Amino acid sequence: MRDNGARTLSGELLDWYDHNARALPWRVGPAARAAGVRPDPYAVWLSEIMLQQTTVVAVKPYFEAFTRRWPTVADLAAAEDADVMAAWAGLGYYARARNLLKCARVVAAEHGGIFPADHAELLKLPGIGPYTAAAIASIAFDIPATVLDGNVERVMARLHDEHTPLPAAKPILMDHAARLTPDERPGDHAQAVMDLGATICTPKNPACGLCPWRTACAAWEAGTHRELPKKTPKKAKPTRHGVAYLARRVDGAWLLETRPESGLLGGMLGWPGTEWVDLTAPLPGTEPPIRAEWRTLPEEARHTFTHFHLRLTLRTALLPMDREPERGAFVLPQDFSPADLPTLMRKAFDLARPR
DNA sequence: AATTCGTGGCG
DNA sequence: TCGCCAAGAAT
Repeated sequence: MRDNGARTLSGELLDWYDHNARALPWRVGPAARAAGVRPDPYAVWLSEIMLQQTTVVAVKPYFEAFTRRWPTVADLAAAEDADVMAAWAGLGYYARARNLLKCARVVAAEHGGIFPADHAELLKLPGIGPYTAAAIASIAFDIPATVLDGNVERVMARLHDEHTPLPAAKPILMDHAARLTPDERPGDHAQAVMDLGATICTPKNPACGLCPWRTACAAWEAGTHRELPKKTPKKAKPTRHGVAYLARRVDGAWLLETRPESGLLGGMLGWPGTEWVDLTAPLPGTEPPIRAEWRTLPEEARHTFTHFHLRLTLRTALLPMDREPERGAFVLPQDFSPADLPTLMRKAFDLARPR
């Protein structure tokens, strides 16, 4: 059970949130929520998926575009796969988009288009893990559930001066966070802890002077807040290389292919090319996707993914009309927007397109 | 349990 | 230039 100290802490945080909540497009602020306005579970779900490992600034335009184009989960469930992947292009972690569509179709087909107001049921849905299930349950339905994201981990590590490095510390931090979760206003509480982490208890230069939990903060007392949370060191990123083929037909059509559903950039549009292998290995010898006079660009496309750097050699060709590709398909100019490409492929396009 | 999955901004 | 970081999930 929760003790009086915990209730006081949550109460002080909610008081702070009432005056300092960030205004976000998907959020029902504390005043409106108190007046009885309920969040749209679809908006909460969509925003939470987009916000996974992604900044608020990056998400905003995508959230606006998705909700304008697909106002309800039923609309999204009825969308074409390629349209959703293209709309997600640039946001990264493309498995989220594939699972987003799967989830929308499960909700539409098996739940009557209504998100289940149940933590365990939410957890069964594609793309919804422990954090997102708790976030939807609390924020959309005011079910007491504990969110543990990067913000909450940092806040809890400092509040309790926890020096166990992440990710090993997660169960400990979850325990601390759960003890603070109130029965009243659990949705506002969840958003309040995350706002506190995002605006006050920041990774660098935390604004402790403005923190409603300063007097309770063990790391502040110990002077260790700047070095928390501890993290286990990460591995260095290796560099890989490969070749991509950018073919333009005389009518302006580009030769593109949809990448396999699984793996890096899965389900996204891209330029045909080789595998990407470690820089210490020779360039793989994949046949070009179509017979042509290929020339190699002087500049390679460089891009960094989560766990490796990539140097992509670009080869271009101009093709006549009557030649069939062995891989991919031609996309006519009126059907092609570089904004539909993941960032690496868009970089390659920017280097290879005619000037 | 450890890896695999993007991207852009910032110091 | 480079590592860190952002409302994690799936395998």
